[in-house]
Amino acid sequence: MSERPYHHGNLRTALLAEAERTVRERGAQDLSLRELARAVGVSHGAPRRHFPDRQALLDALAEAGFERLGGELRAAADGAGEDFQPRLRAIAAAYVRFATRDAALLELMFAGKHHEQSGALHEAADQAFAVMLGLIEQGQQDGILESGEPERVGLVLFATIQGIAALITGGMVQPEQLDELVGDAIDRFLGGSRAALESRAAAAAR
Amino acid sequence: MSERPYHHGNLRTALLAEAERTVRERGAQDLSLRELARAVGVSHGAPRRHFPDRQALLDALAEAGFERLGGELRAAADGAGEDFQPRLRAIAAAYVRFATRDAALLELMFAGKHHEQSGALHEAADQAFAVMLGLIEQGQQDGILESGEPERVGLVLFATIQGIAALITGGMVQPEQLDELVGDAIDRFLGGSRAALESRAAAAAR
DNA sequence: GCAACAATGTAGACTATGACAACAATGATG
DNA sequence: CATCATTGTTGTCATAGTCTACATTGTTGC
Repeated sequence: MSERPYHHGNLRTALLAEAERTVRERGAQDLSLRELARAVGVSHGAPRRHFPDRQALLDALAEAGFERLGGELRAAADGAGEDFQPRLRAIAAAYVRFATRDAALLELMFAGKHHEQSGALHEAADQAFAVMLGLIEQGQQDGILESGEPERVGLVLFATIQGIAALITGGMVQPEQLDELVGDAIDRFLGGSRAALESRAAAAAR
Repeated sequence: MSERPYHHGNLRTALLAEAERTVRERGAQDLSLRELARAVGVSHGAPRRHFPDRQALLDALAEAGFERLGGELRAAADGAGEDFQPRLRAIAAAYVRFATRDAALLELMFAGKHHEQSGALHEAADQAFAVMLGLIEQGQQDGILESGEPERVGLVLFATIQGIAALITGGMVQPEQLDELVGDAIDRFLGGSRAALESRAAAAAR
């Protein structure tokens, strides 16, 4: 009967894995500590040793989510060569892919940043966004994006990507339109930058 | 002691009002039917007569939210004169204002569209978005936006606005940056449209 | 080795919630 | 005014989160 020893061995990891599964399939609201414990085969009080309360588990989930997101964004960037535009499109696609596949998790990640940062969570989030910021800086150095604080320039782009993901998970757009929409958004973003650059150049030449 | 008669009179309305308050202050997760009943002064079973289950209450809240959102968008549009750009900026500002003031409610409204539409909910949502679509059509007639299905042209704009709201409610941007960010986004949107129009015009002249 | 201690898991209790059913009071209708 | 539908009330049940007391196992210093 493959009796489990008294100590599970890596309960924390097992709980997080099972929790992530549940969140993906049924949302964060349906996540029950007791059900989780049953699924992993421990008593209902065991999770408490690793997560003081339900919120602590959710925070840990969010942190793991940021780490995974950061990894996927980095992988997308690395796999797209050196040029700015392909990198931009690859990263945007990777973000939207994550956001649509793990919509509930992303929601959790955003919600977690709302109340106090647990430090580690904030750290993980920054790591993930560092990829975006690096991309913006490259665009500026290449002269494709106007200069200024990368945060400010990048925020609009990020907001757009995030908004597209929200439209999909909200059911207002069919997933088939995803690529087209992201493409449109990026073209428009670059077009807007080009317009900004040209008007700036025109002013300088005057 | 101002004894309430056996029948409340307008329990449904009272419950919705109190629920909206709670959602705004503490989020939808903290919304408890029993607590709601206590706050309104009825027994814990009473709400069931008006909302079969918790989700039904949430759906009704979402529907009311769409109606209010639609009203605020229309009011913003009407108060901004006839020209396209001021109307665009006014509507965007109104949307972001709603989205930040009632973040939890908006989340509910989006989540509700995920599972089956309750008909009335869908109706209310369409009414709200009709304002956006009308705006896009005006922009196209004025030659400021490229032609095409209003939905497709407007979606990127809507996604951006929605994304900015998400950044704010997610705590990744300070509320003070809101106006600046929305302004940036609109300038960029219009710039992108101008670029699209010009390249189209150039192609036509060739 | 082993005794003390920390870490981890178990079992039971308590309170709150959502959902349901049986019953009571009121309002509407013929 | 008798009947029926509407709307509230009360009690019950299963489940959840949290807390406390206790049991088992791992670790560490002697």
